[in-house]
Amino acid sequence: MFPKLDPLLHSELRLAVMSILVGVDEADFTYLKKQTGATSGNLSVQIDKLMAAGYITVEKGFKGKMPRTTCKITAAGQEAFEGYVKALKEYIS
Amino acid sequence: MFPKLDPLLHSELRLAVMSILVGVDEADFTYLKKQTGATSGNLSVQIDKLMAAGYITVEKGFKGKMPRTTCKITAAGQEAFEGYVKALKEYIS
DNA sequence: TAGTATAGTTTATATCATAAACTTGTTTAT
DNA sequence: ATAAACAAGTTTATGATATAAACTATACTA
Repeated sequence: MFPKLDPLLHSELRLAVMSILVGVDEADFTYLKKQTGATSGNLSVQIDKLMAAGYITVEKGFKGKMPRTTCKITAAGQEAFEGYVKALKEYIS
Repeated sequence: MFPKLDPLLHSELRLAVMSILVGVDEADFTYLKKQTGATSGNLSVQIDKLMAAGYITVEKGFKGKMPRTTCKITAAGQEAFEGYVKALKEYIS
C-alpha cells in the first residue's frame, strides 16, 4: 500500500538541494547554502551523500582565486526525484 | 524559501500512520501494522511519539479477551498533517 | 498441558542529521 | 608587513531516529 520512500531523498536538506537542482542547469555551494539556509557543514555532508549515490555531480574549481564547488543533477538523480515525488503522493493524497 | 518540515511527520512510518488516520474515524494497532507493514516494535514507538505530540489519541481496551489499542487523529494532528503537506509541496513542485 | 499465536512493550544498536570546531586560503585594515 | 576578519568548505562530535531483537502477558489449540 505505502511505497518505500528513498531514504536518500527523504531528508529535509537533501530534498531541498535536489529540488533546487532539478530546476536549474547547475548551482554552486554558496548558492545552495543561501537558498536552503543550511550550515556549511551540513550542506557539505549531504552533497557528498547525493554524489556518492550518483544523484548529482560535483566539480571543484575556482572563481577567481576562491574555491568554487558546482553541483549538477544527473539523469539518475532526476529519475530518483521523480520516483520519490510519486511515492510521496501516495502518503499525502 | 523552503519551509521547515515538521520532524514528527517527516518519518516514513509516522507519516503512513497519520495518512491512514486522516482518512478514517479510528484504527487499531493491528490494522495499522498490516497496512504499513511495520514491525510491532517500531509501530509501538512511533504511536507513542504521535501521542506525546498530541497528534493522536490512544485508547487501550479489549476486543473480547484480547487487548486492543485504538488510535484516532486529533484536531491538532489534522492541522499538523495539512501543514506538513502544504510545506512539502514547496519542495516537490 | 505443552506449544503456538496474538498483541503488544522494552531495550539495544546502528544510522542519520546537524552543529560545532577546524582548515586553508583571501581580502581588508593598521 | 602583519594582524584581523571573511570565504568556502571539511572533519569531527553529539544527540536524535528508526529499526530490529528480545521480552511479557495472555489466549487459543492439539
